[in-house]
Parts: sequence; C-alpha cells; structure tokens
Amino acid sequence: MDNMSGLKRTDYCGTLRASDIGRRVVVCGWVQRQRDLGSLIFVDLRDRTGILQLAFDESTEKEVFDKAFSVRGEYVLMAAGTVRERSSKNPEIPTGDIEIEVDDLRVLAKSETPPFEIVENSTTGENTRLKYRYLDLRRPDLQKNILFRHKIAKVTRDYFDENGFVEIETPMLIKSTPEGARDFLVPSRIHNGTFYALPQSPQLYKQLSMVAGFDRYMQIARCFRDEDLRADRQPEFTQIDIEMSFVDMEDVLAMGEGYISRVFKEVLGVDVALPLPRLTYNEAMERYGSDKPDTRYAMEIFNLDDIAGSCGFSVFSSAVSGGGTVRGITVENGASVFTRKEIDKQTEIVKGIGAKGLAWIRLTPDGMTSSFGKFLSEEEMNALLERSGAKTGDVVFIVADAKKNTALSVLGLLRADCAARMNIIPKDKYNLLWIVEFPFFEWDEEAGQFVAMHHPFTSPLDECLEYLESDKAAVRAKAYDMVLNGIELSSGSIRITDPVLQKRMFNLLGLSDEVAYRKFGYLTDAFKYGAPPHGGMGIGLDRLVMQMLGCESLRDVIAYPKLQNASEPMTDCPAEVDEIQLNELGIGLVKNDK
RNA sequence: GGCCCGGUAGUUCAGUUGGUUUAGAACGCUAGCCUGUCACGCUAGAGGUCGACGGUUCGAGCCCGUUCCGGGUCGCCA
Repeated sequence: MDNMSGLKRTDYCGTLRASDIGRRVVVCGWVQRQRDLGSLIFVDLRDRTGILQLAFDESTEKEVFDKAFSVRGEYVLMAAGTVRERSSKNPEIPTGDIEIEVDDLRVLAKSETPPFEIVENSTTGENTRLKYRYLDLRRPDLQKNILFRHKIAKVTRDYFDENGFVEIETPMLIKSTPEGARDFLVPSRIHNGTFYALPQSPQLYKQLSMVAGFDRYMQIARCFRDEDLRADRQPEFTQIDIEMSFVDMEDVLAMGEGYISRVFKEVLGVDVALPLPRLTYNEAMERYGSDKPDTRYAMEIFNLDDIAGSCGFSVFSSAVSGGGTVRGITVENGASVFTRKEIDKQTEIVKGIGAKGLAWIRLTPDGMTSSFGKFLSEEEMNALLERSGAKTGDVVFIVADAKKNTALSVLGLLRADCAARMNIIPKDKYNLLWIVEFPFFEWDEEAGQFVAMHHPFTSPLDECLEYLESDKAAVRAKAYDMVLNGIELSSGSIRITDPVLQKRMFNLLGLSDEVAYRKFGYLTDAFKYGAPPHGGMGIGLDRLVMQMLGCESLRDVIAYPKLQNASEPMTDCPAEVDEIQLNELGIGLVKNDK
C-alpha cells in the first residue's frame, strides 16, 4: 500500500476536458475497470464527478506499469500524470477526448471483490444493497440523487432566508402525545419509568416559536413515525417545516407556491405555472376518489345515482336508497387489457380494499357484455353508457356502496391502478395542486367518535364557526395539502390562537378540559401571553426529491434508509442492548411469544 | 394483522406434466495470451445445502404443509 506523500489532488476525475491537454494533474478515485491489453493497460478511475481514463504503455516506467497491472476493481488510487489527447476517442463520456499519461501511481487502498457491481441501474435486492450501502451509494445514480437532494436543500435555505425565515432547531427528545401516529419512545435514565418521544413533526415547537416572536420559522427537520413502511413512507423522514405569523391562508399558500416554483426552476429548469390549481376536498373526492389525486390523466369518476337509483338492479338501487352511491370510471381502450379473466382478478383486488363487488361493462367490436345488463332496461343502459362516455374498446367499472366514501375511495384506487396498467401516465409531467377545505372532523369507526382529520390546533373556516356543535360533519378547516403527481407533498393549516375557540374544539373532540390541559397545556398556556395569528406547512423533502427524480422508492433518495421491516442490515439495527443499560433505565423485558 | 409477487452460483436470472446419474446462462471472479481499449477480445478455470424444516413419491429445484427472508399493497400513517 502506498501513501500520498508529495502529491495533492488537483482535479476531480469527471471535470477534465480537451482544454486541459498538456496539464500535469493529480487525480484520485476508485477503479471502475481495468483493461489489460498486454503491453497496454487502461484504468477507468471514478469519483463522484465521473470517470477518467488512465493510460499505461511502453513509455510508462516498469514499476508503475506493474502496479497498474495488479490493480483491481474498487481499489483506491491516486495518479499523477499529464493530460493528453486520446488516439481513439469515446463520445459516450464527457472526458472521452482525453486520458492521463500516468507517471506516478499510488495504491491508497485495496478492495475485496464487491458483492455486487458498482454500476448504474442496479437490480440487486434491497437487503444486499442496504447491507453494503456504502458500496450501493458509490453507484452513479445514487450519487446523482444524493447530490440532487443537497441542491434542493440549498435552494430551500436560500429561498426561505431571502424571505425572512429564521432556521431554528427544535428538540428531538420531546413529550409523547399519543395522537395520530405511534411515537418512537426513548426511556429516561434520570427519571426512571418515564419516556421521551421522538417528534412526529416539530408542530408545537414551531407554534411556540411564533409566540416567542420569531415571526417566520423554517427548519429542515427530521421526523419520526412508528408505523408500517411503504415505498413512499419511511419511519424516519425529513420535512421542510415552516411557520409564519400575521398571515392568513392565502399568504401561506403563496409562500409555498413561490418555494416550489423556485425549486423546480432552479434545480430542474422546469417552469411551474402559478398560482397552482386548487380543488376542494369534496371536489377531489367526487372527481378522483382521492384527497391526493394524480391529475396527469383524466379518467374522472362519474355519478350514476339518478339512473341507478331507480333501476332494476337491486345492488345499485339499494345502495342509493340506503344513502350510498353508485359511481363509475371509464377506462379508455381498456377492453383489450381487461379481459373477463383480468376483470375477475380486478374484482378480487377491489374487494380487498373494501368494496362489496365490481360491476363492469366491456365494449368490444363484437358487442357489449356486462355483469348486470340483464337487470336494466335498454333506456337505462343507454343512459348509463352516455354518462360514462364509453366507446367501443373501452371498459366501464362501477362501484355501488352504502357509503359514499367507500365507493369513491375504491374507485380512486381502481383509477390509479387502471392508469398504471394502461400505461397512460406521462412520466415527464409535474402536476402540482392544492387541496383545500378539508373536513375538520373525521368519523373514527373504531373509536366511535369524531377525531381531528388534520390536528386539533387547526382553525375551522370562519363560516363554519356557527355550526361547530350542530353539524360536525360539515365543518371544514383552514387546512391545505399540496399534491404532486398523486402523492401528498405537503400539509399545513392556519392554527387556532383563540383560547376560547381552542377549548371549544378540544371539547368537540371529546377531550375534557383536564385531559386537554394535561396533553397540550404548555401550548394553551403560551397562548395566554399574546399569540400572533399564525399558520404554516410541512413539505416532505424525501417525497419531493423522489418525484423530481422520478424514483419509485424513497430508498433511492435517502442515504441510509430502512428496509420494509424497519430494520437496517448494515448496522444490524434495531438490536438488543446490554442488561446493564436496561437496569440503568429501570426496564425489564417481558417475554413476547408471538 | 390481511392480500399479492419473489427467494436457484458473488450478482441478475432460466430451469418443460416431478424423470439422463454431472442443476445451466450472462455478468463478476482467478490464471494465461494480446499495443488503443473504453461493457476490450480470446483461452482455460474456480464457484451451488436450489431460503429452512417436514411431508408425498421409486424419484422433488419443481407437488403439499409449516416457517424464515425481501418487495408491493390494504389496514395503519392526527
């Protein structure tokens, strides 16, 4: 093994060009590949900027040449030499016109053969990749993603700084508030038997910062939720968290829009047209069956209540008479994909997500077939087909359910599934929109009571104040989500700062004054001392990066993510701890024989 | 907790209705040859408890059961 003595890196590998010909340079990196042609050896040297060819030939000193011969993949090299023109160029790479005629080669570290090749577009399994994440991260696509993420973080700080925001770090060890998602708990040594929680978001601290007078706050904040993972959900994630004082909803939305358009312009060169389109929650549910609709394609949901309510098919008519609904979507050119067999499969999927069944119509050149046609008169069927807009080659799916929300959300999922199957989602589009007027309350089946859809500090719309008690289901909130291509990118609200209203909302949520005070007293206490009107939002940084890069999984934009089972194979975490540690914490483990 | 997909060489995969005694391919790896390669080429070679356990069978990578692991998803995610 060699050392670096006498040499200092002058250039990154990927930055050298024909204009550097004749320069003496020192470069460092990892061996991508060594090509031994006998009395001629090429070594591709890779660093985070790209790949550079080192050349060794008859003019190379024997000692250096022999060293180049012994070099293997992923060895760490330092090479000094002269930039020269290649006799045969490689137009595939930016440094393809040149190579380094090496006269001093140092092997700074050897490498075992890596468990997988360090190349773009790896198809290696997640477990192996994460076990050797430091190798996985050497791959050019992940390097690109992480550098891209850095750029977004930089633009984020620039933008909010320019707009007068102050970056404040809020604590990681906080009080558990068992609302919403499960908390990660951290036991206290000094106070045995008590626990800290890791923050699900800096929500309360940023509001307290408004009371403290910082006026505009931002933080690129780590958040934790102990829930099951998904492709777009990690237990530990990063949120661009902001809060503003003396603002109403329009001010926050404008700030959020300004931010997102700035990021897209500066990082991707994409112009986002402002203001962003808005949909109310109800509208989004009615048209797309989702509060985070992907509007890159149409396939909107249509309402069949008027036709189906009085028809002879009892599944339809009873759904409507029972206060439910009958809705459908038309899958253009779907008949070829959705054969009878595929429809049967789809029916099973739909049942799995809460529907009782799936009614369908197939329109093929040979004629129309359907699952329920015999129950309908010709006029009824014609009216239905007209409503659906279906033409030959299409498939219509209809869901009837006693609950409006079930029918709509099932169709929402079905719509997304069909769009993916039909391959009609444009990959290069970024459809951003706001969802506004969220319901304040949401009925919780299990608890048998209304709970806060956003959180209990969200302000209701002014016009709803008069019927807070009398018509909970109709109460809407000053809450808003930003949606990008069918994923929830951001969520925020205007907060309640009036102690009287806050108390009213706690009571409506079934929290007694006593319980509310025990849980959130520090916030309501603070509001007694002059709380400015304020509101804000949190923007999912990981999801933003993922969407901008077109990645399918958050794991591709987080340097050290967790597997689906919330573990991390590289460090083998979570792991058991020493008896001594547990004793200090006053914790005894109960055998769990699951 | 439910549902779906997967687990065969270091990696990615193929493997027919269960049937030839020796389970293949590509890449990677090792060695040799080679003066312009760049996914170098050519030659030779090493490398496998077919996730694990149990069962059916004359015979199991293939069928059945259990279980473990990975991915996706529903529940869950104020």
